[in-house]
Order: sequence, then structure tokens, then C-alpha cells
Amino acid sequence: MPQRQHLPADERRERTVEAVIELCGHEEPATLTTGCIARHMGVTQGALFRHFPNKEAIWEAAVAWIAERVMARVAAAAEGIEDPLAALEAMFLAHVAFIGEHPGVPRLLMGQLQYPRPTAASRLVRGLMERYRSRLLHLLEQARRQGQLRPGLDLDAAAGQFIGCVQGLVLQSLIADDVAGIVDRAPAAFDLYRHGIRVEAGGGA
Amino acid sequence: MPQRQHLPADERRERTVEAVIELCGHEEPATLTTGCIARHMGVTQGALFRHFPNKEAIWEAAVAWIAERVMARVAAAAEGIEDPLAALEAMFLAHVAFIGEHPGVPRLLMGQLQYPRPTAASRLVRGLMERYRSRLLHLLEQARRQGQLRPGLDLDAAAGQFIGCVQGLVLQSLIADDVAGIVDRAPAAFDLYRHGIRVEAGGGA
DNA sequence: CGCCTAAGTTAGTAATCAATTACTATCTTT
DNA sequence: AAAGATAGTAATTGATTACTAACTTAGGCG
Repeated sequence: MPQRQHLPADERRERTVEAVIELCGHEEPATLTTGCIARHMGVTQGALFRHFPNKEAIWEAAVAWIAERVMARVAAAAEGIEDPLAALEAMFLAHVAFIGEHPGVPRLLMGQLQYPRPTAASRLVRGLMERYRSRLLHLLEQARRQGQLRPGLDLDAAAGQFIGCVQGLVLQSLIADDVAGIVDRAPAAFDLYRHGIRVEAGGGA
Repeated sequence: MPQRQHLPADERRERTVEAVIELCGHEEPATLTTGCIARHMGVTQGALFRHFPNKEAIWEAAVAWIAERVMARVAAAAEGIEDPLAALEAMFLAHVAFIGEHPGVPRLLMGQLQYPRPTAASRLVRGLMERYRSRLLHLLEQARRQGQLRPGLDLDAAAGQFIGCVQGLVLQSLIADDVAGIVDRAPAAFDLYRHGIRVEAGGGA
């Protein structure tokens, strides 16, 4: 058996978050106990409470981890792309790719969103969504100024449906129990979205 | 105190399901205990187990209740509408209206979908989704035959994104904590979807 | 090399929850 | 109206859970 592994606190916290996200890939967040998490990282249950004041703090850390990374990935993907619609597509694909790499993410975030009362974690999720949304709106307004969007388009609805588009893919993946396969279905889904917002008879691509 | 209320078994089961759906409107399904359900319907916790063999069976009954009604509503809405795209719109709005009337439904279904292992309830959800999807595909194929869809459209993706569109609305509603307001945002969302699938420069409405 | 602290273990505790049991009240039927 | 069936109560059980506390070990630094 592997001898007791001594890790510095911040690294242990990192491992904990990774374990949680990994476990959410094939287990229900609500039934995920501290014992499960500990066992999965080869440590006893009590050890977790050396690094987190309570279970809620573990969820919070996991959500923060996701929020940070998904925003970074999406921002990096759109970086340097002039055409706003192309930037949106890059964001979309980057987002989906991230989910494909971390299949536990949708279940984890959805699980947090189910809590009606605002917990620290759910507040983080909501904050993530808002930042995401405002970034989308920014790109959409840019696209409108360049005459790429069809007239009369409701930008607010368009931003919402961008996320809904991802969400639709996620939902199908959860039903099919194949979150990794989301990447393959992404291009067709974005194609649909683009036709929904773009000015008709457009010439691009 | 209200004297003990005697109800026939099937009616008590009906009330139980209604209580569950109602409670899911402002509580997390995972934290919904049999005690909560019983208290909400003015009955002791043990009474529930006169009518359901276990808690799982309660979830199953709730999902069956929803599946039956949502399919009936959606079918009724599309009934008699000749134009397939108009039928799709009617289905969309009927679906969203149903959710608006029963704000607990999204949380309940999402909660069931989170279970990775197929439970009886989650199998019902998946079955519901499949029937829904095949109905959508049927309408989409009809629309294609009538030349209403843009060439090259991936019908499978289009069916998926119809559901995704609803899901996107639901998600925004959960974030905004205003599930009832979903009805107001629905038309713009469907408009977006229609433009995504319809043949360009179309003349209709 | 020895000390001291951070990290981990073992063994609990109190609370909660689904489910059961023994009993009681109410409806139905003849 | 009596009797049997149905529906509900109150109390309890066993299992599970998050969290804690007392003890033990690892590892870096002077």
C-alpha cells in the first residue's frame, strides 16, 4: 500500500477539487459524500477538514476552479480574432472542448444551480454566468455594428440562447450518458445558432 | 387542528405527486425528504409508505405525471396545425407555458437526469425525451419536404437544439430565480430558433 | 540530530433520514 | 349495525452523514 502521502495544504486543496470534479463525471453531486471524496484521493475522511472548514467550502472551491478556468479558456480562444462571429464560434468550441475534457463540470454546475437559496457556490455560478453573458453581449453588439446580424434580432435573447445552445448539447450528452461526445455535436449546433442570428443571405464561410 | 383526512389511495398518491412538484418549485430535489413532503400535505411521514413502497417510487410517479401531461399538452398544441413550422412554434410555446404553470418541473427533471445510473425515474425521463425528439424529427422532415428548411440543415441537431432552446430558457430562469417569467422570454427565443432552421429570405409571417 | 509544526489517522458524536412497527380511526359493505 | 378493509398516527430503528477531537507521523530548519 502507498505510504501516507504528505502534501502541502494548497496542493491538497487542489487535489480535492480535482477529485470532486472527476467524481461528478460519473456520480450525482448530491450523493457525493466527504467519505467518497477522501477515498478517491487516497486519504481518510477527516483529513479533508484540515483544509476546508466544511463541505460547502469544498463545493465553493470547485466552482471557483471551474469559473476561473472556463473564463480563461474562452477568453484565450476569442483573443485576437477580429471578426466577432468568428470569435463567438471560437468561444463556443472552446467552451465545449473544456466540458469534453472535464465531463463532471455540467453535473457539478447544474447541481449547484439547483439550490434556490444563494449559497456561496451558487453565487459564484451566477457571477460566472453574468460575466460570460456580458462578454457575449459585447461581441454581439460589435457584430451588429458591422452589419453582420439580421435586423430586429433581440441581442439579449441571442446571448441567452448561446448559453442555451451549450446547455442543450450538455443535456443531450447527459441523456446519452456520453459527455465526451459533446465535442462532435458542437459544430452543427453552432451552425444552427449562427444562422439564427446572422443577416440572411450572408456571404461568409 | 384539522382532523385526520381520509383519502382513497389513488387520490393520496395524486396529492403526493402534486406536493413534490410544488416543493421542487422552491426547494432542491436532493434535499427534499419524505418528512418535508408529508408535512406539506398535512400528513405524517409514515403515511407516505402506505402508498409508495419507497421514496424512489415517489420520484417515479412524479416523473410519470409530468411526462404524461407535457406530452399531452404539446400534442394538443400541435394538433390540427397544417404548417409544420407553425406546429413547432405551438409546441414550443405550449411546453414553455406548462413549465410556467409548474415551476418545479425543470428542477425535478434536471435532478433526475443527474443520476448517472439508470433509475426507474431517469429511464422515464429518457423515454420522454426520446418520444419528444422523434415527434420533432417528424415535423422537421415534413418541413423539409415542403421546402421550408434551409438546405444542408442537420435535422438531428435541429431537433436537439429545439430542446436546448427550452433548456436555455429554463437555465436563465433558474439563474434569475424567476421560472414563471420564462413565458415572456419564449417568443424571442423561438424566433431565434426559427431563423436558425428556416430557408433564408423566407416570406412567411 | 532533535525539535516543532503541519498533515494525516482513528475513533468517535450528534443529527438526519428512509423505512418499519404496533396501534387507531375511518370508510365500505352486507 | 357489525365486521373487515383501508388509511393514518406515533414512536422507533438502523444506517448514513458532516464534523470533531485526541493521538501519531512526516519533514523542513536551525
